[in-house]
Amino acid sequence: MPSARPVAVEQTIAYHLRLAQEASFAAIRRRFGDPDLKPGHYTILSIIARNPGLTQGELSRASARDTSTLTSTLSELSRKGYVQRQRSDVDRRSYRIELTSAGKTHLARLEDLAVVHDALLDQIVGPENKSDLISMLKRIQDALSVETTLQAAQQAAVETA
Amino acid sequence: MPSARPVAVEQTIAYHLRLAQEASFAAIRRRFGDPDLKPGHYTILSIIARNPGLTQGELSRASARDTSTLTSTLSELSRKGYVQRQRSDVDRRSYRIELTSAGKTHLARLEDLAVVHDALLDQIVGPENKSDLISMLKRIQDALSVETTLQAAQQAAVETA
DNA sequence: CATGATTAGTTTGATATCAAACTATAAATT
DNA sequence: AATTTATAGTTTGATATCAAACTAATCATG
Repeated sequence: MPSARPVAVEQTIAYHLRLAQEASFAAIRRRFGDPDLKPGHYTILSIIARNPGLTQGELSRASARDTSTLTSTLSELSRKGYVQRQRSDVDRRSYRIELTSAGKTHLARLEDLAVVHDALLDQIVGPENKSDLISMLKRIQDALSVETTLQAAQQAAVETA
Repeated sequence: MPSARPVAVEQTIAYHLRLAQEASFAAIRRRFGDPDLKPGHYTILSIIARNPGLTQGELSRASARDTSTLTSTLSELSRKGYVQRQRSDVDRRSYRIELTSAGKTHLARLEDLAVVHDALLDQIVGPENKSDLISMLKRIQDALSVETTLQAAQQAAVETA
């Protein structure tokens, strides 16, 4: 099998992806400062704002966060009065999630900070490179998620053999 | 202050950076499979292999992992016989860390798997794009770490005022 | 040399995350 | 209609990580 000589980790995409992401995340955490202003909440609140009434499963897929993570996060946001969850009439296992007006105000605060961070990243990378970068990052996501699907199918085939 | 209208999260570098990194990490975890084969150990063991006798502080900086994280990780690796730590003669607060021969064997197993993952990422991104991508990721790291340094300096200035 | 400041690594506590197992509900099958 | 299978969200437990506080050792200063 692969006896190719590994390149130094510093020459791999995986390593730099990790470091860049951690740097970005650390920077946004610093910028958000206040413990009530959580970066993780920004993505979630912003997705809810643009898709009022979505279910937790839909939110899970859109935010790439597991439903088990969202349970506690949404409980917290609900407790703080930023979101409300109502059982769906169509499917009594589901919630329909909406932002409250306090939630909209809170999101606006997060947005003010996120905009600065996003603009900084855009500037660092250069406007002429941004869409190339995003396109490569998307390719990584898409290809690795296809890989997941193929592996699951192979696993299922093995288990029925 | 910034009242610019925020773009959707799906159009930001930060979001895609997170998703791509999480996809890469999930893929490598799946590929490593065995609980003894931890992706995090690969980076650490590989840095030690190439820098025998380095200190934990040097390892912390090279791997971008906090020393508090390394304490438990190195204890585990030491318990398994993969590394050994010896107090430095030069500075009795420091360890000099080396791979054992069992550690080298273990690293070789990790390398076999990492090589496949790295090759897959290279292929997904395309050989013609790899160095551009790494260069952009490095730019993000460097710029955000300068930002940290500047913020710390400003904070120190504020505190002495 | 004594004292205060800094540093290497450790301990402790908090946080966010996911997988597995679970309960209630819905869909598919018999 | 009854039974089996699948699914939405929840609970539980494990994991990796960092920041703050800490101890012992080292460095800088007077």
